[in-house]
Amino acid sequence: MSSESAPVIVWFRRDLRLADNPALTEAAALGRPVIAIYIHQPDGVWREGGASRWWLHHSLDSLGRSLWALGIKLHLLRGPAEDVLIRLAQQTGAHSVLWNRRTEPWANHQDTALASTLTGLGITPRSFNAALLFKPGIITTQAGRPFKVFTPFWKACLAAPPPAPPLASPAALRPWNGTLAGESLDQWGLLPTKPDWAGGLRQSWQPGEAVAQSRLTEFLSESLTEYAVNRDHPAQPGTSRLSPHLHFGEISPRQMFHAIRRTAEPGLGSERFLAELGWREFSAHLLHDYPDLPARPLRREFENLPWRHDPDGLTAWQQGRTGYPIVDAGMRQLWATGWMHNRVRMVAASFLVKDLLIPWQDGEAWFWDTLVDADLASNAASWQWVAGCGADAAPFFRVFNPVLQSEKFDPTGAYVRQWCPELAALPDKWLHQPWRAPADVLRRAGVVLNKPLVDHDMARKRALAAFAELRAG
DNA sequence: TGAAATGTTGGGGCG
DNA sequence: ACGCCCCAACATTTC
Repeated sequence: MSSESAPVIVWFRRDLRLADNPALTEAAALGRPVIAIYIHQPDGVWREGGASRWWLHHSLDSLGRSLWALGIKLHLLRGPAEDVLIRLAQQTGAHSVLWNRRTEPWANHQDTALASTLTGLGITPRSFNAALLFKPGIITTQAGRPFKVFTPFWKACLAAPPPAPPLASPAALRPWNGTLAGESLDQWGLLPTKPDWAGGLRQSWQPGEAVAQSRLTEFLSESLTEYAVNRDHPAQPGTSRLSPHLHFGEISPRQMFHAIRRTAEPGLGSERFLAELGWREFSAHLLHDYPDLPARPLRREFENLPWRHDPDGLTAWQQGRTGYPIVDAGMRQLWATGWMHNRVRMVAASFLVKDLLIPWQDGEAWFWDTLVDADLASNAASWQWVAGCGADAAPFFRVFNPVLQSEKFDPTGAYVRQWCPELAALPDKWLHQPWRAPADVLRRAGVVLNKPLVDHDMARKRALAAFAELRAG
Protein backbone atom coordinates (compact mmCIF):
# COMPACT_ATOMS: atom_id res chain seq x y z
CA MET A 1 0.00 0.00 0.00
CA SER A 2 1.57 3.27 -1.03
CA SER A 3 1.75 5.92 1.63
CA GLU A 4 -0.48 8.28 -0.35
CA SER A 5 -3.30 5.79 -0.26
CA ALA A 6 -3.17 5.11 3.47
CA PRO A 7 -6.38 6.71 4.78
CA VAL A 8 -6.87 9.30 7.45
CA ILE A 9 -9.53 8.70 10.08
CA VAL A 10 -11.60 11.71 11.16
CA TRP A 11 -13.26 10.97 14.47
CA PHE A 12 -16.33 13.17 14.96
CA ARG A 13 -17.37 13.87 18.54
CA ARG A 14 -18.90 17.14 19.78
CA ASP A 15 -18.01 18.87 16.52
CA LEU A 16 -20.87 17.76 14.30
CA ARG A 17 -20.21 20.30 11.55
CA LEU A 18 -18.21 20.72 8.35
CA ALA A 19 -17.28 24.39 8.71
CA ASP A 20 -14.63 25.51 11.18
CA ASN A 21 -13.73 21.91 11.84
CA PRO A 22 -9.93 21.78 12.19
CA ALA A 23 -9.71 17.99 12.15
CA LEU A 24 -11.70 17.78 8.93
CA THR A 25 -9.79 20.63 7.32
CA GLU A 26 -6.52 18.91 8.19
CA ALA A 27 -7.80 15.69 6.63
CA ALA A 28 -8.59 17.56 3.43
CA ALA A 29 -5.13 19.14 3.44
CA LEU A 30 -3.45 15.74 3.79
CA GLY A 31 -5.06 14.73 0.51
CA ARG A 32 -5.56 11.17 1.75
CA PRO A 33 -8.73 9.10 1.58
CA VAL A 34 -10.99 10.08 4.46
CA ILE A 35 -12.74 7.67 6.80
CA ALA A 36 -15.30 9.62 8.80
CA ILE A 37 -16.57 7.96 11.95
CA TYR A 38 -18.64 8.61 15.05
CA ILE A 39 -18.32 6.29 18.04
CA HIS A 40 -21.26 5.75 20.36
CA GLN A 41 -20.11 4.91 23.88
CA PRO A 42 -23.31 4.01 25.68
CA ASP A 43 -21.57 2.75 28.80
CA GLY A 44 -19.45 5.77 29.59
CA VAL A 45 -19.68 7.87 32.69
CA TRP A 46 -21.99 10.82 32.19
CA ARG A 47 -23.56 9.10 29.20
CA GLU A 48 -25.96 11.33 27.32
CA GLY A 49 -29.32 11.98 28.97
CA GLY A 50 -32.61 11.30 27.24
CA ALA A 51 -33.05 14.70 25.61
CA SER A 52 -29.40 14.75 24.51
CA ARG A 53 -29.79 11.34 22.88
CA TRP A 54 -32.73 12.66 20.89
CA TRP A 55 -30.67 15.61 19.70
CA LEU A 56 -27.63 13.46 18.96
CA HIS A 57 -29.67 11.18 16.72
CA HIS A 58 -30.88 14.03 14.55
CA SER A 59 -27.58 15.87 14.56
CA LEU A 60 -25.74 12.75 13.39
CA ASP A 61 -28.37 12.22 10.73
CA SER A 62 -27.84 15.78 9.53
CA LEU A 63 -24.04 15.48 9.56
CA GLY A 64 -24.23 12.18 7.69
CA ARG A 65 -26.21 13.80 4.89
CA SER A 66 -23.83 16.76 4.65
CA LEU A 67 -20.81 14.47 4.43
CA TRP A 68 -22.55 12.27 1.93
CA ALA A 69 -23.06 15.31 -0.30
CA LEU A 70 -19.25 15.52 -0.37
CA GLY A 71 -19.01 11.85 -1.25
CA ILE A 72 -18.03 10.74 2.26
CA LYS A 73 -19.91 8.19 4.32
CA LEU A 74 -20.20 8.73 8.06
CA HIS A 75 -19.56 5.36 9.67
CA LEU A 76 -21.33 4.70 12.94
CA LEU A 77 -19.44 2.52 15.38
CA ARG A 78 -20.10 1.45 18.94
CA GLY A 79 -17.99 0.58 21.95
CA PRO A 80 -15.13 1.96 24.03
CA ALA A 81 -13.44 4.51 21.79
CA GLU A 82 -9.88 3.23 22.39
CA ASP A 83 -10.75 -0.32 21.34
CA VAL A 84 -12.85 0.73 18.38
CA LEU A 85 -10.33 3.21 17.03
CA ILE A 86 -7.25 1.07 17.44
CA ARG A 87 -8.93 -1.88 15.77
CA LEU A 88 -10.15 0.33 12.95
CA ALA A 89 -6.84 2.08 12.43
CA GLN A 90 -4.97 -1.22 12.19
CA GLN A 91 -7.59 -2.88 10.03
CA THR A 92 -7.60 -0.04 7.48
CA GLY A 93 -3.87 0.68 7.57
CA ALA A 94 -4.59 4.24 8.60
CA HIS A 95 -1.91 6.88 8.34
CA SER A 96 -3.37 9.07 11.06
CA VAL A 97 -6.32 9.69 13.32
CA LEU A 98 -7.60 13.25 13.71
CA TRP A 99 -10.11 14.60 16.20
CA ASN A 100 -11.28 17.73 17.95
CA ARG A 101 -10.99 17.67 21.70
CA ARG A 102 -13.97 17.55 24.01
CA THR A 103 -14.24 19.55 27.22
CA GLU A 104 -14.90 16.64 29.60
CA PRO A 105 -12.04 15.33 31.75
CA TRP A 106 -13.00 11.68 31.11
CA ALA A 107 -12.71 12.33 27.38
CA ASN A 108 -9.29 13.92 27.79
CA HIS A 109 -8.05 10.91 29.74
CA GLN A 110 -9.29 8.69 26.98
CA ASP A 111 -7.56 10.87 24.38
CA THR A 112 -4.23 10.75 26.16
CA ALA A 113 -4.24 6.95 26.39
CA LEU A 114 -5.39 6.62 22.82
CA ALA A 115 -2.76 8.97 21.45
CA SER A 116 0.07 7.08 23.10
CA THR A 117 -1.20 3.70 21.89
CA LEU A 118 -1.57 4.98 18.33
CA THR A 119 1.90 6.48 18.39
CA GLY A 120 3.27 3.12 19.53
CA LEU A 121 1.63 1.52 16.51
CA GLY A 122 3.19 4.03 14.11
CA ILE A 123 -0.11 5.79 13.50
CA THR A 124 -0.13 9.57 13.88
CA PRO A 125 -2.69 10.98 16.35
CA ARG A 126 -3.56 14.66 16.12
CA SER A 127 -6.10 16.57 18.13
CA PHE A 128 -7.36 20.14 17.86
CA ASN A 129 -9.10 22.74 19.97
CA ALA A 130 -12.42 23.44 18.28
CA ALA A 131 -14.93 23.55 21.09
CA LEU A 132 -13.59 26.57 22.94
CA LEU A 133 -12.39 30.06 22.13
CA PHE A 134 -9.29 29.57 24.23
CA LYS A 135 -7.43 26.37 24.97
CA PRO A 136 -7.71 25.61 28.70
CA GLY A 137 -4.52 26.50 30.49
CA ILE A 138 -3.56 29.54 28.45
CA ILE A 139 -5.74 32.04 30.29
CA THR A 140 -4.16 32.53 33.71
CA THR A 141 -3.63 35.15 36.37
CA GLN A 142 -0.35 37.05 36.59
CA ALA A 143 0.77 34.36 38.99
CA GLY A 144 -0.03 31.66 36.44
CA ARG A 145 -2.99 30.32 38.39
CA PRO A 146 -6.44 29.62 36.95
CA PHE A 147 -9.01 32.38 37.48
CA LYS A 148 -11.74 31.72 40.02
CA VAL A 149 -13.66 34.91 39.32
CA PHE A 150 -15.47 35.49 36.08
CA THR A 151 -14.86 39.19 35.40
CA PRO A 152 -11.06 39.15 35.49
CA PHE A 153 -11.13 35.84 33.61
CA TRP A 154 -13.18 37.30 30.79
CA LYS A 155 -11.11 40.48 30.72
CA ALA A 156 -8.00 38.37 30.31
CA CYS A 157 -9.71 36.45 27.49
CA LEU A 158 -10.60 39.63 25.65
CA ALA A 159 -7.09 40.99 26.12
CA ALA A 160 -5.49 37.80 24.79
CA PRO A 161 -4.81 37.31 21.07
CA PRO A 162 -8.28 36.71 19.59
CA PRO A 163 -9.31 33.21 18.52
CA ALA A 164 -8.38 32.32 14.96
CA PRO A 165 -10.94 33.18 12.30
CA PRO A 166 -13.22 30.25 11.50
CA LEU A 167 -12.27 27.80 8.77
CA ALA A 168 -14.43 27.28 5.70
CA SER A 169 -15.98 23.90 4.98
CA PRO A 170 -13.59 21.78 2.95
CA ALA A 171 -14.41 22.11 -0.73
CA ALA A 172 -13.54 18.52 -1.46
CA LEU A 173 -12.55 15.39 0.41
CA ARG A 174 -11.01 12.28 -1.05
CA PRO A 175 -13.34 9.34 -0.51
CA TRP A 176 -12.12 6.07 0.93
CA ASN A 177 -13.17 3.05 -1.11
CA GLY A 178 -13.06 0.39 1.54
CA THR A 179 -15.99 -0.96 3.45
CA LEU A 180 -16.46 -1.55 7.12
CA ALA A 181 -19.17 -3.00 9.24
CA GLY A 182 -20.86 0.00 10.75
CA GLU A 183 -24.22 0.30 12.41
CA SER A 184 -27.30 2.36 11.62
CA LEU A 185 -28.58 5.20 13.74
CA ASP A 186 -31.81 3.34 14.38
CA GLN A 187 -29.88 0.45 15.92
CA TRP A 188 -28.61 2.80 18.61
CA GLY A 189 -32.07 3.46 19.96
CA LEU A 190 -31.36 7.09 20.73
CA LEU A 191 -34.96 8.11 20.08
CA PRO A 192 -37.61 7.53 22.73
CA THR A 193 -40.26 4.89 22.13
CA LYS A 194 -42.91 3.54 24.49
CA PRO A 195 -43.70 6.31 25.18
CA ASP A 196 -42.51 8.72 22.52
CA TRP A 197 -42.15 11.85 24.63
CA ALA A 198 -40.25 13.77 21.97
CA GLY A 199 -43.21 15.53 20.36
CA GLY A 200 -42.45 18.82 22.06
CA LEU A 201 -38.79 18.53 21.08
CA ARG A 202 -39.68 18.00 17.44
CA GLN A 203 -41.89 21.10 17.53
CA SER A 204 -39.23 23.23 19.20
CA TRP A 205 -36.00 22.24 17.53
CA GLN A 206 -34.30 21.24 14.35
CA PRO A 207 -30.78 19.95 14.98
CA GLY A 208 -28.06 20.42 12.38
CA GLU A 209 -25.36 22.75 11.16
CA ALA A 210 -27.45 24.63 8.59
CA VAL A 211 -30.16 25.50 11.10
CA ALA A 212 -27.57 26.58 13.66
CA GLN A 213 -26.05 28.99 11.16
CA SER A 214 -29.37 30.50 10.13
CA ARG A 215 -30.41 30.83 13.76
CA LEU A 216 -27.25 32.78 14.49
CA THR A 217 -27.75 35.06 11.50
CA GLU A 218 -31.35 35.70 12.43
CA PHE A 219 -30.51 36.35 16.06
CA LEU A 220 -27.74 38.80 15.23
CA SER A 221 -29.91 40.82 12.89
CA GLU A 222 -33.15 40.74 14.88
CA SER A 223 -32.46 40.32 18.58
CA LEU A 224 -28.95 41.39 19.48
CA THR A 225 -29.53 45.11 19.99
CA GLU A 226 -32.25 44.50 22.57
CA TYR A 227 -30.61 41.39 23.98
CA ALA A 228 -29.42 42.95 27.23
CA VAL A 229 -33.02 43.67 28.27
CA ASN A 230 -35.07 41.04 26.45
CA ARG A 231 -32.91 38.12 27.56
CA ASP A 232 -34.50 38.32 31.00
CA HIS A 233 -38.11 38.04 29.86
CA PRO A 234 -39.01 34.39 29.42
CA ALA A 235 -42.14 35.12 27.37
CA GLN A 236 -40.08 36.89 24.71
CA PRO A 237 -37.91 35.22 22.08
CA GLY A 238 -35.01 37.41 23.22
CA THR A 239 -32.34 34.72 23.58
CA SER A 240 -30.42 32.99 20.82
CA ARG A 241 -31.44 29.41 21.65
CA LEU A 242 -28.10 28.33 20.25
CA SER A 243 -27.03 26.37 23.35
CA PRO A 244 -27.81 22.85 22.06
CA HIS A 245 -26.28 23.62 18.67
CA LEU A 246 -23.16 24.84 20.46
CA HIS A 247 -23.03 21.85 22.76
CA PHE A 248 -23.04 19.37 19.90
CA GLY A 249 -20.64 21.50 17.91
CA GLU A 250 -23.01 22.20 15.04
CA ILE A 251 -21.71 25.73 15.38
CA SER A 252 -18.43 26.77 16.97
CA PRO A 253 -17.83 29.54 19.50
CA ARG A 254 -15.23 30.96 17.12
CA GLN A 255 -17.81 31.31 14.38
CA MET A 256 -20.08 33.11 16.82
CA PHE A 257 -17.31 35.31 18.20
CA HIS A 258 -16.26 36.52 14.78
CA ALA A 259 -19.81 36.87 13.48
CA ILE A 260 -20.62 39.16 16.40
CA ARG A 261 -17.47 41.20 15.89
CA ARG A 262 -18.04 41.39 12.13
CA THR A 263 -21.73 42.15 11.89
CA ALA A 264 -22.85 43.66 15.16
CA GLU A 265 -22.79 47.24 16.33
CA PRO A 266 -20.58 47.42 19.38
CA GLY A 267 -22.94 47.97 22.28
CA LEU A 268 -24.48 46.52 25.39
CA GLY A 269 -26.29 43.80 23.45
CA SER A 270 -23.22 42.37 21.81
CA GLU A 271 -21.16 42.74 24.98
CA ARG A 272 -23.69 40.82 27.01
CA PHE A 273 -24.06 38.13 24.38
CA LEU A 274 -20.30 37.73 24.07
CA ALA A 275 -20.13 37.49 27.85
CA GLU A 276 -22.50 34.52 27.69
CA LEU A 277 -19.94 32.80 25.49
CA GLY A 278 -17.53 33.89 28.22
CA TRP A 279 -19.50 32.03 30.90
CA ARG A 280 -19.49 28.93 28.72
CA GLU A 281 -15.75 29.32 28.39
CA PHE A 282 -15.31 29.96 32.12
CA SER A 283 -17.27 26.80 32.97
CA ALA A 284 -15.23 24.64 30.61
CA HIS A 285 -11.96 25.99 31.98
CA LEU A 286 -13.17 25.39 35.54
CA LEU A 287 -14.04 21.79 34.70
CA HIS A 288 -10.60 21.41 33.18
CA ASP A 289 -8.95 22.65 36.37
CA TYR A 290 -11.36 20.94 38.76
CA PRO A 291 -12.37 17.61 37.22
CA ASP A 292 -14.73 16.72 40.07
CA LEU A 293 -16.80 19.87 39.54
CA PRO A 294 -19.90 17.84 38.54
CA ALA A 295 -19.84 15.80 41.74
CA ARG A 296 -18.40 17.88 44.54
CA PRO A 297 -18.79 21.50 45.62
CA LEU A 298 -15.76 23.66 44.92
CA ARG A 299 -16.20 25.04 48.40
CA ARG A 300 -16.03 21.77 50.24
CA GLU A 301 -17.69 23.03 53.42
CA PHE A 302 -20.99 22.93 51.53
CA GLU A 303 -20.90 19.14 51.83
CA ASN A 304 -21.75 19.76 55.49
CA LEU A 305 -24.80 21.89 54.84
CA PRO A 306 -27.82 20.18 56.46
CA TRP A 307 -29.39 19.17 53.16
CA ARG A 308 -32.84 17.61 53.34
CA HIS A 309 -33.72 14.17 52.07
CA ASP A 310 -37.05 14.83 50.35
CA PRO A 311 -37.89 12.47 47.47
CA ASP A 312 -41.47 13.77 47.26
CA GLY A 313 -40.28 17.37 47.08
CA LEU A 314 -37.81 16.45 44.36
CA THR A 315 -40.51 14.72 42.35
CA ALA A 316 -42.91 17.63 42.73
CA TRP A 317 -40.19 20.00 41.51
CA GLN A 318 -39.35 17.77 38.56
CA GLN A 319 -42.99 17.51 37.55
CA GLY A 320 -43.77 21.20 37.93
CA ARG A 321 -46.08 20.82 40.91
CA THR A 322 -44.45 23.08 43.50
CA GLY A 323 -47.39 25.46 43.61
CA TYR A 324 -45.17 28.40 42.64
CA PRO A 325 -46.31 29.30 39.12
CA ILE A 326 -43.01 30.56 37.73
CA VAL A 327 -41.16 27.47 38.99
CA ASP A 328 -43.81 25.10 37.68
CA ALA A 329 -43.94 26.89 34.32
CA GLY A 330 -40.20 26.52 33.93
CA MET A 331 -40.09 22.86 34.90
CA ARG A 332 -42.92 22.08 32.50
CA GLN A 333 -41.25 24.00 29.69
CA LEU A 334 -38.16 21.88 30.35
CA TRP A 335 -40.07 18.64 30.30
CA ALA A 336 -42.01 19.54 27.16
CA THR A 337 -39.31 21.17 25.05
CA GLY A 338 -35.96 20.07 26.50
CA TRP A 339 -35.06 23.65 27.29
CA MET A 340 -35.78 26.30 29.90
CA HIS A 341 -35.28 30.03 29.69
CA ASN A 342 -32.16 31.13 31.53
CA ARG A 343 -33.90 33.51 33.94
CA VAL A 344 -36.32 30.76 34.94
CA ARG A 345 -33.49 28.23 35.32
CA MET A 346 -32.04 30.46 38.03
CA VAL A 347 -35.38 30.81 39.81
CA ALA A 348 -36.24 27.11 39.59
CA ALA A 349 -32.74 26.07 40.66
CA SER A 350 -32.72 28.49 43.58
CA PHE A 351 -36.05 27.05 44.66
CA LEU A 352 -34.76 23.47 44.70
CA VAL A 353 -31.53 24.27 46.49
CA LYS A 354 -32.66 26.94 48.94
CA ASP A 355 -36.40 26.64 49.43
CA LEU A 356 -36.37 22.84 49.45
CA LEU A 357 -32.75 22.43 50.68
CA ILE A 358 -32.33 19.53 48.25
CA PRO A 359 -28.73 18.89 47.13
CA TRP A 360 -27.80 20.71 43.95
CA GLN A 361 -26.51 17.46 42.48
CA ASP A 362 -30.11 16.19 42.29
CA GLY A 363 -31.08 19.20 40.22
CA GLU A 364 -27.97 18.80 38.11
CA ALA A 365 -28.90 15.17 37.38
CA TRP A 366 -32.43 16.11 36.35
CA PHE A 367 -31.22 18.85 34.03
CA TRP A 368 -28.64 16.46 32.62
CA ASP A 369 -31.38 14.07 31.61
CA THR A 370 -33.94 16.56 30.34
CA LEU A 371 -32.03 19.42 28.68
CA VAL A 372 -31.19 19.24 25.00
CA ASP A 373 -28.27 21.58 25.77
CA ALA A 374 -27.02 19.51 28.74
CA ASP A 375 -23.31 20.20 28.98
CA LEU A 376 -21.16 18.72 31.71
CA ALA A 377 -19.19 21.91 32.36
CA SER A 378 -21.98 24.47 32.06
CA ASN A 379 -24.47 22.36 33.99
CA ALA A 380 -22.12 21.66 36.89
CA ALA A 381 -20.72 25.18 37.08
CA SER A 382 -24.18 26.76 36.91
CA TRP A 383 -25.66 24.56 39.63
CA GLN A 384 -22.71 25.33 41.85
CA TRP A 385 -23.18 29.01 41.05
CA VAL A 386 -26.80 28.91 42.18
CA ALA A 387 -25.99 26.83 45.25
CA GLY A 388 -23.37 29.33 46.32
CA CYS A 389 -20.59 26.75 46.49
CA GLY A 390 -18.88 27.34 43.16
CA ALA A 391 -16.40 29.76 41.65
CA ASP A 392 -17.58 33.37 41.68
CA ALA A 393 -20.87 31.99 42.90
CA ALA A 394 -23.95 33.84 43.97
CA PRO A 395 -23.74 34.20 47.74
CA PHE A 396 -25.81 31.54 49.48
CA PHE A 397 -28.00 34.16 51.10
CA ARG A 398 -29.09 35.43 47.69
CA VAL A 399 -32.41 33.62 47.73
CA PHE A 400 -34.68 34.27 44.76
CA ASN A 401 -38.25 35.14 45.69
CA PRO A 402 -40.29 33.23 43.10
CA VAL A 403 -43.20 35.69 43.32
CA LEU A 404 -41.12 38.82 42.88
CA GLN A 405 -39.10 37.26 40.06
CA SER A 406 -42.30 36.28 38.30
CA GLU A 407 -43.84 39.74 38.69
CA LYS A 408 -40.66 41.43 37.56
CA PHE A 409 -39.75 39.33 34.54
CA ASP A 410 -43.13 38.01 33.43
CA PRO A 411 -45.25 41.07 34.22
CA THR A 412 -48.05 40.22 31.80
CA GLY A 413 -48.00 36.59 32.89
CA ALA A 414 -47.72 35.40 29.30
CA TYR A 415 -45.08 32.81 30.20
CA VAL A 416 -46.90 31.47 33.24
CA ARG A 417 -50.17 31.30 31.34
CA GLN A 418 -48.55 29.37 28.52
CA TRP A 419 -47.14 26.65 30.75
CA CYS A 420 -49.67 26.70 33.58
CA PRO A 421 -52.90 26.94 31.59
CA GLU A 422 -54.92 25.93 34.66
CA LEU A 423 -54.13 29.40 36.06
CA ALA A 424 -54.66 31.33 32.83
CA ALA A 425 -57.95 32.92 33.82
CA LEU A 426 -56.55 34.48 36.98
CA PRO A 427 -56.07 38.25 36.87
CA ASP A 428 -52.42 39.42 36.72
CA LYS A 429 -52.57 40.50 40.32
CA TRP A 430 -53.00 36.94 41.61
CA LEU A 431 -51.40 34.93 38.80
CA HIS A 432 -47.97 34.93 40.41
CA GLN A 433 -49.29 33.96 43.85
CA PRO A 434 -52.64 32.22 43.50
CA TRP A 435 -52.70 31.03 47.11
CA ARG A 436 -53.25 34.64 48.20
CA ALA A 437 -56.21 35.15 45.89
CA PRO A 438 -59.64 35.56 47.52
CA ALA A 439 -61.84 32.49 47.26
CA ASP A 440 -64.33 34.12 44.91
CA VAL A 441 -61.57 35.20 42.50
CA LEU A 442 -60.34 31.61 42.39
CA ARG A 443 -63.85 30.33 41.84
CA ARG A 444 -64.51 32.74 38.98
CA ALA A 445 -61.21 31.76 37.33
CA GLY A 446 -62.03 28.10 37.75
CA VAL A 447 -58.83 27.50 39.70
CA VAL A 448 -58.49 24.64 42.13
CA LEU A 449 -55.69 25.74 44.40
CA ASN A 450 -52.47 23.75 44.35
CA LYS A 451 -51.09 24.56 47.76
CA PRO A 452 -47.41 25.61 47.65
CA LEU A 453 -44.97 22.91 48.76
CA VAL A 454 -43.39 25.31 51.23
CA ASP A 455 -43.97 28.83 52.43
CA HIS A 456 -41.23 30.91 50.88
CA ASP A 457 -40.71 33.17 53.91
CA MET A 458 -40.29 30.16 56.17
CA ALA A 459 -38.08 28.38 53.62
CA ARG A 460 -35.85 31.40 53.20
CA LYS A 461 -35.30 31.65 56.94
CA ARG A 462 -34.65 27.92 57.12
CA ALA A 463 -32.03 28.19 54.38
CA LEU A 464 -30.31 31.11 56.07
CA ALA A 465 -30.30 29.19 59.35
CA ALA A 466 -28.74 26.18 57.62
CA PHE A 467 -26.11 28.43 56.13
CA ALA A 468 -25.38 30.03 59.50
CA GLU A 469 -24.94 26.56 60.99
CA LEU A 470 -22.44 25.78 58.24
CA ARG A 471 -20.39 28.84 59.04
CA ALA A 472 -20.49 28.22 62.76
CA GLY A 473 -19.50 24.55 62.38
C1' DT B 1 -27.48 37.55 37.16
C1' DG B 2 -31.56 39.42 45.27
C1' DA B 3 -34.36 40.45 48.82
C1' DA B 4 -35.38 41.82 53.42
C1' DA B 5 -34.23 44.65 57.14
C1' DT B 6 -32.81 48.84 58.60
C1' DG B 7 -31.65 53.68 58.10
C1' DT B 8 -32.39 58.37 56.18
C1' DT B 9 -34.81 62.08 54.19
C1' DG B 10 -38.33 65.16 53.10
C1' DG B 11 -43.09 66.52 52.23
C1' DG B 12 -47.45 67.23 54.20
C1' DG B 13 -51.10 67.03 57.75
C1' DC B 14 -52.12 68.71 62.00
C1' DG B 15 -52.27 70.71 66.63
C1' DA C 1 -44.47 79.60 62.14
C1' DC C 2 -43.20 75.61 64.49
C1' DG C 3 -42.67 70.95 66.23
C1' DC C 4 -44.30 66.55 65.84
C1' DC C 5 -45.76 62.52 63.56
C1' DC C 6 -46.56 59.61 59.65
C1' DC C 7 -44.97 57.47 55.84
C1' DA C 8 -43.47 57.07 51.13
C1' DA C 9 -39.31 57.06 48.65
C1' DC C 10 -34.89 56.15 48.42
C1' DA C 11 -30.28 54.48 50.24
C1' DT C 12 -27.54 51.36 52.92
C1' DT C 13 -26.69 47.27 55.36
C1' DT C 14 -27.34 42.64 56.27
C1' DC C 15 -28.45 37.96 55.36
